[in-house]
Amino acid sequence: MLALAYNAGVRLPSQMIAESIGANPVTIRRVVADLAAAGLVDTQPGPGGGATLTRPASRITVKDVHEALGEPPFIDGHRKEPRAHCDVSRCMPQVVSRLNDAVAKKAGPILRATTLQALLDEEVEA
Amino acid sequence: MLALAYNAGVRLPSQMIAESIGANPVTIRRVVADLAAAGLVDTQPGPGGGATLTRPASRITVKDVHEALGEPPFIDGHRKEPRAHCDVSRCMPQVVSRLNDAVAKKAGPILRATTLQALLDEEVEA
DNA sequence: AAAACTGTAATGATAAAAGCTACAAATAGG
DNA sequence: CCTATTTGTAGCTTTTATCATTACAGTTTT
Repeated sequence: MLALAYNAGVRLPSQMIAESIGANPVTIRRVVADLAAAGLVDTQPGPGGGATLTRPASRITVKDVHEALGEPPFIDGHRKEPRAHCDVSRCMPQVVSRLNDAVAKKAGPILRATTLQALLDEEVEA
Repeated sequence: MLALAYNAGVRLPSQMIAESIGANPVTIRRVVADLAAAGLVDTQPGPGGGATLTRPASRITVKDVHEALGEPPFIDGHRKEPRAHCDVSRCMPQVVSRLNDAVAKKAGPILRATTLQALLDEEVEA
């Protein structure tokens, strides 16, 4: 997203993004597809095609991106199934979930207040 | 830690913790060793040995545990080395680090206000 | 002295993430 | 209309991180 913000107005093909960040074009397309489904980017096939932001970087927040990617947790436990016979183990998913919700609630305003443009201005080129 | 809090006053061997949560005793010992190094638990070898909290669960916070485990990040980027020739890619570690710091700053008070005892009371047995 | 622990190292297994190959569908431009 | 470019997606392989396993020296209790 910062790459797209940096190159506002230009359609970037997955190939170009992939090269500049050292990833695979398919991986890029997979992520971009999620972002497009959330309405943050617009993609177009064919020559001169690629991805571009649907609105200015000053009106896209990190929260928008976080949501578009399915809100991955800030805190997570181990993946194993809890053991039903253990009172503590059995409740761990709820404990972790509650903690994550609490953190997410506090993090939300920060992520919502941070725009891609702000990140570009503060961190890139500076 | 919740298992130890639940069994306050009793020394739990790694074998017992491992069985009840479906993990390996060695994995438990590794984590417990970190917690012991941070002064949160006390371990003892030999028969009747094991781990126990060094102070009441009401005076151990989730923040204590988070710190003991090396403050794993709330937000992290991909592991690849940034590409030096790309302005955006090059700055990604800083961008991610800043975001994480901001979230950590807001999450800190919550984690500090949440004691193991509170988690036991609210989530376990309820 | 024997048994029950911890701590830690070395190695093996497993699962999640990312990469790779391939191809149908869309689009632009000659 | 034909070719080249690009997305979207499926299927498979490779890589990487995590956890499990085995092994053993050191400590403590009985």
